[in-house]
Amino acid sequence: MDRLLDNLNEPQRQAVTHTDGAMLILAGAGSGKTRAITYRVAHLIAGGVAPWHVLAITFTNKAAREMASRVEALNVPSGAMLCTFHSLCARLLREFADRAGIKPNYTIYDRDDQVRLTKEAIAQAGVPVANFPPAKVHASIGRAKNRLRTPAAFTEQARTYHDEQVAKVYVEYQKLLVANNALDFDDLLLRMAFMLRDYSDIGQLLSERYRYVMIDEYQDTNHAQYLLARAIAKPHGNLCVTGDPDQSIYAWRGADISNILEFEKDYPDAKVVVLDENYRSTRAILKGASSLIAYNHHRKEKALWTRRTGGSDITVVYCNNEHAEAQWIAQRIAALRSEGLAAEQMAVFYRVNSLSRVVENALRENAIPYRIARGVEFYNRKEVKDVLAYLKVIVNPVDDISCLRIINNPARGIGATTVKRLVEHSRMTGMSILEICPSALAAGLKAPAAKKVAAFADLIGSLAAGKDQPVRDIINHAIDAIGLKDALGGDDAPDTSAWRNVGELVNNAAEFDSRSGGGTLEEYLHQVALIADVDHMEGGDGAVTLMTLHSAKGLEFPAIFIVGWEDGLLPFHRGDQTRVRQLTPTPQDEEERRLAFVGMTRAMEHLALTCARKRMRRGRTETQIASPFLEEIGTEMVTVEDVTTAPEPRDAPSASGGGFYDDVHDRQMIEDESFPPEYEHLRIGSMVNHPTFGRGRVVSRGSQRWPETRLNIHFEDLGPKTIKLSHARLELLEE
DNA sequence: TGATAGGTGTTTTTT
DNA sequence: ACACCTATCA
Repeated sequence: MDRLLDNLNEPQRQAVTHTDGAMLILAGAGSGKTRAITYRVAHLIAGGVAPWHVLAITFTNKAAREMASRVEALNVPSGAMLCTFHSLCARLLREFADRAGIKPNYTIYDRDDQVRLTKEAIAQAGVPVANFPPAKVHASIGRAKNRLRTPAAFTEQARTYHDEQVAKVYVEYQKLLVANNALDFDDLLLRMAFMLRDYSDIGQLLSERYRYVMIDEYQDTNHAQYLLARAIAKPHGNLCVTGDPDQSIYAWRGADISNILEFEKDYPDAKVVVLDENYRSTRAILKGASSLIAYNHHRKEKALWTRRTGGSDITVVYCNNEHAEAQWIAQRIAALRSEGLAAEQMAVFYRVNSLSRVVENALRENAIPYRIARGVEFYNRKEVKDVLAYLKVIVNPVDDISCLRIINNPARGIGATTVKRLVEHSRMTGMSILEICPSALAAGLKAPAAKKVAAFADLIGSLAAGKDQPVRDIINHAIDAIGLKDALGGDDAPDTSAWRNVGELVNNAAEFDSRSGGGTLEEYLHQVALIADVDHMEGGDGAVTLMTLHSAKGLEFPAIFIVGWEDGLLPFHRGDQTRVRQLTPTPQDEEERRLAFVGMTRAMEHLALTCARKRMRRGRTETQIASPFLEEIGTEMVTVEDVTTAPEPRDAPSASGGGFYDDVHDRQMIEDESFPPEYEHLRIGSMVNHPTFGRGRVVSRGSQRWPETRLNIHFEDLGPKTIKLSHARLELLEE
């Protein structure tokens, strides 16, 4: 064990050896955080703590698995509880189901089902669906749940029309969940938090069970998770959290960055360890990223450093349009490959998924293999979800969402009208769909329909009879009984990807059976429901990875390209309303900067940031303003590569400096007569005074003609802002 | 039951 | 530009 400590630097060693009491590990990007926390788990166990007294919570199953395998490699007894917040809650809610006021065989609805249920709730609440898209409403409900607002509390606090409508939906949505004996992701946290609030003995019990609590990515915890951690760790106070406020990029989903920023207030005796030596990136990459993130005001000062020397500059590339941008990247990737870098060592990041298409095309044209890290893959496949729906209904017969999914799937002649009758009857009587099925005649169905419906109920009943068998057997039995093979193409089925996916699901279940040593079907379903598809993402398949900046968190690549460094894309904003609001600094601005920071710090050796002057967005070609972030990266160890072809010059460039397109951009502002005369002398590079924001320098402008003209101005006090020229009363200053 | 035309809304998505 | 939903018809 002592030899283990030799592999750590001084702050890492402190993080590992300080075992009792509260501790905050501020772990910068690439600072060996995972190493520190896995060693810490191993150190605790090697020091005599029973493994089952150690609880380490991560945000993804992948991270939990990785931690497990790295702890295992350190040769200490296994058995530590390494899991996600959600899987911990799912497990505890099964264990303490009666105290939580639920049944242990509850179904966990995935995102799809949650949105579908929201849609249903919108209908039942009589809210105009046209103005309240289910996904959006669901997000609002989710945020409320993260802050532990019950439907009643939310209703009471609703002030605006929008909130009132959402409140109505929330009430119905929650009723539907209860009726279906189902929980959504947020419920897992919320119910657990409520249970701990209401029953102090459970907190006590858990605290005795989990004597050392560790939480990774603490900057991304929401309020419910914060309370959970607090409740479990309260009696003994052994709470070790790790994270990096500079990498908090999920505030929009309810993550509360103040959890980590104010940890020391919550736990005044906390030891704070800062890991700021970076082992990942070259000096140039660190320098640029650090320079950028320093523009954030709400942060803990922390300067990454490295012992490394050498390496190439960050490359900033200006292109004419997105096609040129993609082409440049493809060629650069080809060049790096010929220098010996493998495709899987490279990645392209973008702010929004829509930017991937052009890059894909360019890669394909250049015969460069790539893969896209999609959000959804295996468990979202229709055929997989269908089979799982059968299992869900077997376990939880009142799960109408799943029941309706499969009642005529594979087709068994139960038409839309029949289903509609069943649903109506269910609503009237409060019975579940499956409950109605055996006596459907009484529900007003015609004899032929009633017969088919009853046969469906029989089918489910016969499957349910075997639900204590190994999961693999249950699934195989179900596949046979429902005739899935025929439905997927009969003898041709083995050639279809659908049938192969089903086969994969069976393998998967078999693996669960052996790994869990006789785990129940409901355990299996809960586990499957909490698997996200990033968990499946594996590298090393000889392809360049394409993904959003968000999904890049936690990864690293020797060479990285980040596209779309343009105002409006990175930082992202949409619509004119947000632009107006942008005039005051918002927390979102800082989050966008963190997102750019996260992307940059994924790079080990090569980093290129690209910017297009024109880009097609939503079917329109728009002239783009360079991202203000590009300036914030600084100029040291940055090489600018301008591959734009100069447009025909309109006027002689002015002498003042500071623009992005120094060589190619026409700095003249006036391009038509309607432009107001007071701005006649305004140029890129001009110093101006803004009545609210003070002095600043014009950095770039958008293409739109007056009065839509927008300027990007770097204010001396407030940093970069985009303002609408016709709205601002700018005063032109002499230099 | 399926196919298709029109209307709409377009960030990110660890679970 | 494009995907996705809904309504409508064969």
